[in-house]
Amino acid sequence: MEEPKGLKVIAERLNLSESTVSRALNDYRDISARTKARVRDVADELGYEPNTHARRLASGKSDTIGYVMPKQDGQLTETFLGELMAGMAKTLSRRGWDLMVLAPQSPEDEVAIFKKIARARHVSGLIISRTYIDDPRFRILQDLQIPFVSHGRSNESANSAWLDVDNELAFVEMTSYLASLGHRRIAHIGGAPLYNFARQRAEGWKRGLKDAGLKEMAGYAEATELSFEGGNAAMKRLLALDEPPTAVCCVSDVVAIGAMRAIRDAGYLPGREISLVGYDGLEIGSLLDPPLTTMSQPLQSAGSRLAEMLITIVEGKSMPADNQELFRASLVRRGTANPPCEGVPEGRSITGRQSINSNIGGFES
Amino acid sequence: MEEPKGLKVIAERLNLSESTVSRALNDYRDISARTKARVRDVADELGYEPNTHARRLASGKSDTIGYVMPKQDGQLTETFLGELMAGMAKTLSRRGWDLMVLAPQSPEDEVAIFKKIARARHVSGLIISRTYIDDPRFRILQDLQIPFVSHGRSNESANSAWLDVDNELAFVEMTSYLASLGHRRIAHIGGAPLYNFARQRAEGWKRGLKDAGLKEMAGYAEATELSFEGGNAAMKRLLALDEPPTAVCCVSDVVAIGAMRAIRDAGYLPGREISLVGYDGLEIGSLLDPPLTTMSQPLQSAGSRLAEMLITIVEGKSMPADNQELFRASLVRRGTANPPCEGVPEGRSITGRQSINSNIGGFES
DNA sequence: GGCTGAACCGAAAGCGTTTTCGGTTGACAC
DNA sequence: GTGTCAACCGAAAACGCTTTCGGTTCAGCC
Repeated sequence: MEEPKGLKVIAERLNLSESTVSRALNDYRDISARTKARVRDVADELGYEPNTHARRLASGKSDTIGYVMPKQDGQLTETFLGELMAGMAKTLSRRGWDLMVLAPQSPEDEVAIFKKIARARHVSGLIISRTYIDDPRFRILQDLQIPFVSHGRSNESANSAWLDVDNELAFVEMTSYLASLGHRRIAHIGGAPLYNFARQRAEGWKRGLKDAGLKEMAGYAEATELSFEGGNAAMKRLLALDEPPTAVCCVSDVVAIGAMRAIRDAGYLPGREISLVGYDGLEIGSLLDPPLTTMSQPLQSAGSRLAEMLITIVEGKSMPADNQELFRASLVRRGTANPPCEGVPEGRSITGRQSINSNIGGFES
Repeated sequence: MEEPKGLKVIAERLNLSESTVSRALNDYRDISARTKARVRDVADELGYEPNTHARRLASGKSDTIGYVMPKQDGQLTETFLGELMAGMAKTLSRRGWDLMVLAPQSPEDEVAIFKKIARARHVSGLIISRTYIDDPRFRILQDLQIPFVSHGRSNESANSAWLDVDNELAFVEMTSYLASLGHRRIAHIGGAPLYNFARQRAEGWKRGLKDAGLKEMAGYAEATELSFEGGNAAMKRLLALDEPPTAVCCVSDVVAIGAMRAIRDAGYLPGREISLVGYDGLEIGSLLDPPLTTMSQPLQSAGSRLAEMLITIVEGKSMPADNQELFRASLVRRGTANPPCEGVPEGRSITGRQSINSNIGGFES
């Protein structure tokens, strides 16, 4: 069954030249409609599929874009990846493009990969994520002339293409929402200011306070690492203040979950004595007790849009700077944000009370 | 700066032929060591990188494998993907191979993708996951002569390559562990028997019971969908039995978390009146209260190994049937599995008692 | 001095497309 | 009848590499 494939067979079958067949299949307009139809029929019948490599070599296009995976921080942010990549892959394949995954081991490795791509050109564009405030990758990619879109902005992204969530707005809304519930002492547990999104979210919180006519109280701006322990520790510090907050805006769901624990351990109930709101919209948040109120961002559509933007740029149909889009996060009301209750804690009087819910733990924490 | 790249320049520079340069770079043995060194020097100096498409066209190899994403069930099982794919991408790139992501929209779409690959051959092997007990993809891929490795076994996988976790053993261990803690009434919340892993886990549980000299009590074998609600509902049914279990083996962490909720809602504390163990080793489980005891499986190394297996198969260095590996899951002791307490619930007498921890919920559940 | 065989290297034929550049028709107008 | 212009299609040159097949050289040997 070694059936020779290729344009040749179908050309011979129709007494046409290979070039005509090729142009017919690619819908050139100097081929008559009748010929096109005949060609297509035979092609279908034979189950013809063009050789990708030959096509790409001849055309000089690769029809492939790469997604640079964020360095594994050992976080569970990977929830992210599945949806995002599915979004990309779907819209890409709809246009006959391929998605390639790049998993650099280190920043140096990442640059090496970029350089290789710049020369081999087997990938015609990149999508990067997890952007820093000062992110060297932007300049590197521009210097190497590799088309790219970033998922997230940066100080360096003024002239490049990006898609981001309006982090600041999200946190303005989050803060306003808490204020509208009656909270007046609203704190923030943020992330390392290295990340651009962390800065944006912190600024959103500040603006939200201002909009609500509230002032930022001393010690209310926490910054911590994006982990359960980080949120836990930060919340402990907040609880130890003379005037602890009655509501907290958390930079991520994971941090919020850590904070919930600290609240519990201090003898309060999240959403009762102290409200809090997370960010990310993780499914898991809804399984908590009480379920975590959060802001969720669209991921599938973001992936899809990122892919679309990159394609138009690669094809030269638009300039990078014309592809800058801000998505909007939306509030998911669940159980941890409520009006402040009467017995608002004042100072540290109650701290340390034993929580009924604490881990009865047999083995480890 | 339109520097013409390619073998040609470096050949001219050395007064060699292109073919010699090519063979030198590819380490053919009919090229003298001295020539090879000279060629490599110039190549480095020029920053030469071979054109991927030309190479692949000429050699007939694609050096690319595809990972077929599981259909999005809207679950948070995506935690999976990030690590698994990172593992694959890393070992692949170490060998100069590429990883392509395929995201079929439907089973039909999946088959269409397979067929296209079979003809275009731009992907020389596939990794599939989420295998069913009777999974048609095995036969289809074999018929199409596409090399592949499955992450998970199936009834059809006897002659194909796979890598799986020993689900049965994991559940034997899980059950034995609970028995060793003193539990005698151990139930199982399983998944739809459509999935191969669900069946294996259920059988592991049964074998574990037998090993411990325990019998399977009526109504103790629950099957449900792999979701929070599924686990919740199943646990409710178990609690409504005349003799509810004192311990439960759950098919997944998500299901276990749902079950925890049901336990709480019934007025008990997970890990006290009723122990339970999940499966997957999700990070998030450690953030719960109490933290979820679970079985975790290695993912990065699985991805890496899957890639290695597929490469040897594609290169014809080994037969599919010789590539079958069983990984082992390991118990992660956290807080939800403890010896049965004295006040073991008997019957439904206490059901419905209001939990102190229940959602104080303002808005939605 | 001729023969043998390594050891090296070059010429050239692909690999399966795309794409440019002409060339051949036939219709239509002048 | 000549010229013009579309409308179609074929020839052939890329694209940049791999790989087969010889061909040359030179040491070593009889």
